[in-house]
Amino acid sequence: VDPQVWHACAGPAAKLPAVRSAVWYFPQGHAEQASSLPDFPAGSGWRPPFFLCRAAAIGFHADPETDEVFARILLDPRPTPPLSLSPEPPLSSVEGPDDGGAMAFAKVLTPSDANNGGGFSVPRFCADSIFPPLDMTADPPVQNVTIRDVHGKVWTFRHIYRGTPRRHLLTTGWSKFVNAKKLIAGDSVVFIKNRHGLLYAGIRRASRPCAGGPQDYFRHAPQAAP
Amino acid sequence: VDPQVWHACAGPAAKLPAVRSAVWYFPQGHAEQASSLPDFPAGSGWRPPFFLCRAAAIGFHADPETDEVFARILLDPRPTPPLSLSPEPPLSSVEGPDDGGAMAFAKVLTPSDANNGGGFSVPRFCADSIFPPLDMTADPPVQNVTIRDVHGKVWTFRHIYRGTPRRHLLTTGWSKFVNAKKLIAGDSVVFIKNRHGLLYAGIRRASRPCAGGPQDYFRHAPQAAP
DNA sequence: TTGTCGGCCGATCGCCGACAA
DNA sequence: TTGTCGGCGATCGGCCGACAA
Repeated sequence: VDPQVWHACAGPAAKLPAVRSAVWYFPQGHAEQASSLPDFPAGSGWRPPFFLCRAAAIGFHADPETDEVFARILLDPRPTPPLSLSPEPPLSSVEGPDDGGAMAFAKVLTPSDANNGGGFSVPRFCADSIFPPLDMTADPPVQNVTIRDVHGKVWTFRHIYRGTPRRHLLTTGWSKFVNAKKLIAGDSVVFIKNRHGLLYAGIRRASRPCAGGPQDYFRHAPQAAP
Repeated sequence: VDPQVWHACAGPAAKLPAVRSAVWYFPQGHAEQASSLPDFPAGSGWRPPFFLCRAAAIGFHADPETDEVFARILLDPRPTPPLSLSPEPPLSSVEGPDDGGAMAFAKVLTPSDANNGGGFSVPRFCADSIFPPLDMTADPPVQNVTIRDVHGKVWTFRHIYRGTPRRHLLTTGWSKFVNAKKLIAGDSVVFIKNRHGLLYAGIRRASRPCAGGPQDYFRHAPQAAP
């Protein structure tokens, strides 16, 4: 997956270590989230709860089923220095030095976007800054836009500017996309225009509450009045 | 899976050894068809190309995805006797000693059964000998029949006797069954009434030609004139 | 007896402007 | 600016008898 598209899908909260930077690896934390763990050489009984490593390489991937993006970080163990309490150097996040006119826009799907009538309300800023411009002399202004998902699969949508008052909509093609990606209200769609003007669409699933997770403790707690 | 239902689905060509009978096991033949092989104890280099075994137990199964039936035979190795050229004793096939009024009927799906309008033409013999009798005084005679698949899941079909000339049809419920089982023209459906009068439906997939299989050698061979 | 066809009716899909937040 | 609603036209699924193999 193209790193620029990957970052747009993952969102601004997802920070990755720079390649060749130093990171701490906590096997316990890894085990709590992952289903598989690397093989540790057997033998010595006690192992320290964390290792100093170097991020040797980062791979950008997307689940072929759900389109969810994830990164695979190859770790290179380093000798652990004597422990000091000095603060860790901050991890610099990877940012492309030059966007070259690339743009991304994310929208949380409303019930109308996800369920009803098969249409998608395009926020004006998204239509203006990402989609190709419409011929506003036509009535109504309409075009087909060609968008790739993270796997490179091409989807085409009918983009129309209509209604009173006027608004941008995606109509034909949208419901097929929603069904294929199993999107529901609350999920997000990310539209990306890369530096060559190519359009991409990524998705960001709403965090489905997970039974037993910490949020369960607060589900029934009183809320502050608005 | 009930052995009687299993045999009706597998068809008369599928013969199984009787439990506790002697069988020859050919690992090479097994390897050519199966993706996994039993673990042989490592060590000795040469092994004979076949073993004498005893069929210790037979399990009747059905693929939860495709409904295709298969048998799992537990083999018990026996000491191989000195090879003689006397013919093997014929393997007796397992047949229930008493059908107790059980019946089975298989039909190859026509294009109309599989594709069009969601209906299934029930051959008269099948309707007469397997389905519950219709009230022929009604106009048209109609009933709902309740049928289980090999996993025990219940399906209901509308069974009607109508048209000119009159014929038996399954209408409502049939297309859902076709879609769920991914049936296409050429596949077979087996209707089974067991000794208690319960109805079952099994499926037998048409043999899809398999690339590289022996039939490829004959695909383009000249055919005899009819 | 039963496979296929065209007709037809009802359900659903999906595009639309109206309207209000 | 944009979320939701009801209307409505097109499409599709599916039940039907006619007819022929």
